[in-house]
Parts: sequence; structure tokens; C-alpha cells
Amino acid sequence: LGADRTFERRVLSIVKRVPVGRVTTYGAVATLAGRPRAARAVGNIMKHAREGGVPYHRVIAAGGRIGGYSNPAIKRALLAAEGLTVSGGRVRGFRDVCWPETNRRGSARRDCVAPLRRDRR
DNA sequence: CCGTTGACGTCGG
DNA sequence: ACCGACGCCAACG
Repeated sequence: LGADRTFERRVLSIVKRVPVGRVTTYGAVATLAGRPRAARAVGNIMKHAREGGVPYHRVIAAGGRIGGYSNPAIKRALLAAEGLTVSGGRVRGFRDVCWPETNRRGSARRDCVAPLRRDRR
């Protein structure tokens, strides 16, 4: 009958794990779900999902950009209520509040999921 | 099966 | 730094 929706379930289970006061990106969720290039599809899932207990507002766009939401003002408010600063369409200090962290050996700075490269070999 | 739809990401200008 | 163009892909009809 309907589609598998395996990807959708994986995506939602991942988003549920984003801690309060932290954010992740559509692309990072796609990568964690095993489809690194499916960021756009993740956005579509966020848009239509109705499951409760999922912090949809903690999923933002690459580079700390705020990304979409049914009601953008509410997304900003929810993030602000968790101690994040949102201005200019960005979450300030994105690198310090992103999730999950990826330890880069030898770097004192925290980092997030590495961006994709267009051409690979 | 094929076309459309986007709460996206990357690169070039 | 800010767009615009283009690529990508799961879900749905």
C-alpha cells in the first residue's frame, strides 16, 4: 500500500534527540538518517509531520539560517525561549549550539556535521 | 512509472 | 555578504 516511510520515521526519531537549547540542520538530519543529499526531503517531512514530542523548531537551515516553519514568529520565539539568540534570520553563535557535535582532533573549536561537496570522486 | 512539490544545500557572480 | 541558478530527493497522485 503506502510508501515505506522508513526515512520519515528515522528522521523523526533523530529530531527527537536534539537537546533543549541546541539546534541541528535539515542537512545534518539527512546525513544522520543515511541520506546525506536528502536535506530538501527532510524539509518536506518536517512540513507535513504531525507526530507529537518532536522539536521541529530545533531543525534549522545550513550556516545557522533560521529556515522554514508554519509560523516563523513562533519558531523564533520557541528558540528564544530556550536561550538562543535569533536575529537577522540567523541563530547567533550557531557553531556553539549545533547538534550533534563532531570532535575535530586538534581543534579547540566545536564543529558540526561537515557540509557536502558537490563533486566527489 | 513519471511529474510535481518543496520548512534545503552549494557554488558562482 | 548577499543573491540567483541549479542539483538533489522522499512523498504523493
